[in-house]
Amino acid sequence: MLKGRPREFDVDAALDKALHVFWKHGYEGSSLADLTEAMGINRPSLYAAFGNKEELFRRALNRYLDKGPGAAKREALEEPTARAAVERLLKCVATLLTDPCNPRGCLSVQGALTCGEASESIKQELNRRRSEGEQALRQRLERAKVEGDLAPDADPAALARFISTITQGMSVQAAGGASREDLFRVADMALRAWPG
Amino acid sequence: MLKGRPREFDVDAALDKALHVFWKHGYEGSSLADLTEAMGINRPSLYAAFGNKEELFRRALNRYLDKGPGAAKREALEEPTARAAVERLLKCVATLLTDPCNPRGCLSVQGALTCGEASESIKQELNRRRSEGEQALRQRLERAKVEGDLAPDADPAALARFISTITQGMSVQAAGGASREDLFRVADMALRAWPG
DNA sequence: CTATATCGATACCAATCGGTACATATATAG
DNA sequence: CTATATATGTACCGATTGGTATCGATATAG
Repeated sequence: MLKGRPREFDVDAALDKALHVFWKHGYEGSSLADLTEAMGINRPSLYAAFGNKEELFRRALNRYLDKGPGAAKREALEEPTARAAVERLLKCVATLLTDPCNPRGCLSVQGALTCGEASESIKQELNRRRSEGEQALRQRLERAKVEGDLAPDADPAALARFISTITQGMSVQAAGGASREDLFRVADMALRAWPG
Repeated sequence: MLKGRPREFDVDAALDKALHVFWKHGYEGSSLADLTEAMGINRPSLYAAFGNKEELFRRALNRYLDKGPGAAKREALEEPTARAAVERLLKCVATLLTDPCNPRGCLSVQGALTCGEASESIKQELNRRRSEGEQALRQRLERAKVEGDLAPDADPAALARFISTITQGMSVQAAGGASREDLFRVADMALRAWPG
């Protein structure tokens, strides 16, 4: 057993609360006052448990990617064919982006698309994470090419970039108020561009 | 002639400087210190000429939409056919988003996708402006349907939303470092979804 | 000339920003 | 019990935020 006074709040629950704040208002748009209020803890507890605002954001982002929308997107890629994987990915993203339980849009897109100089490293981390998602999709498409369920003349990198562009655009659309049905139609139109 | 001491700076030139700052760092990410330094004027002059930060942003946004990228996008829609208009629009956007003279990305997408409560009205204004752009495209497609150069079973609203989603996704891609050629390939793939 | 009106520079405002010092409370280890 | 270690709450820090009061300088109107 650990020594000292035990903390009185649940770290993961508090992290989920922080995630929702960052998700809705972005990194710079979320103040320490907003965060501590939503998390139900006071400032020194936050700093003791999470280090600082930047580390808190990174931990919230990891949670978002590991157990939240990120996990659902990875699962989509496990469909047996590339076409099915992409279709499920697009439908999945459309659904997640318009989940009434969550803020509209995607944290890794809206978290810090622009920011002041002080938050540049957060912006770059989000760029990196989005790029990683795109590369995972590219690899799935390359595998599909080897397995023969993607046309031999298809360009996995270009296709992955195209699909990523769609999902990122959907995030902007969702933030602007687009409905789930709107985004489903966008997904359908995107699939018409499928090679072969 | 006007009474009083004449101002020593050019309003439009200062507005362009402010536009670049907002374009690069977004509304909240741009501080008054950043703005006055870039504009080469001091704070009271800025307030005398533009009112406050919010009005300055709106004027910069108007300039962006009237005489900057917004104008180029409107021109694209004047092509004789819907297909040509959309093709030119996508190429135009890809070019604008990666113009080495300008910040990467689109002001109306990146200006305030997320923000604190204080900037909510700016966020809503940007949502409205993006929606206006989408409606202009929809109307162009409806006209095309009447003129017979768009398939009768095509859905102008859905198509306009799809194209807007692409251009907004491109903005995110550009902010993440995508090259002009990358975005051209995205435009090409999007056009494969063209109806008919 | 004087009167008026606006500009620009300094210096300042209250509020908020992210982050902490410190004292107190509460647990375990011995 | 005492000693130790950690958590919590208050109250605070310097820096920065958007926004102004004030004053001297510079123009036109008469």
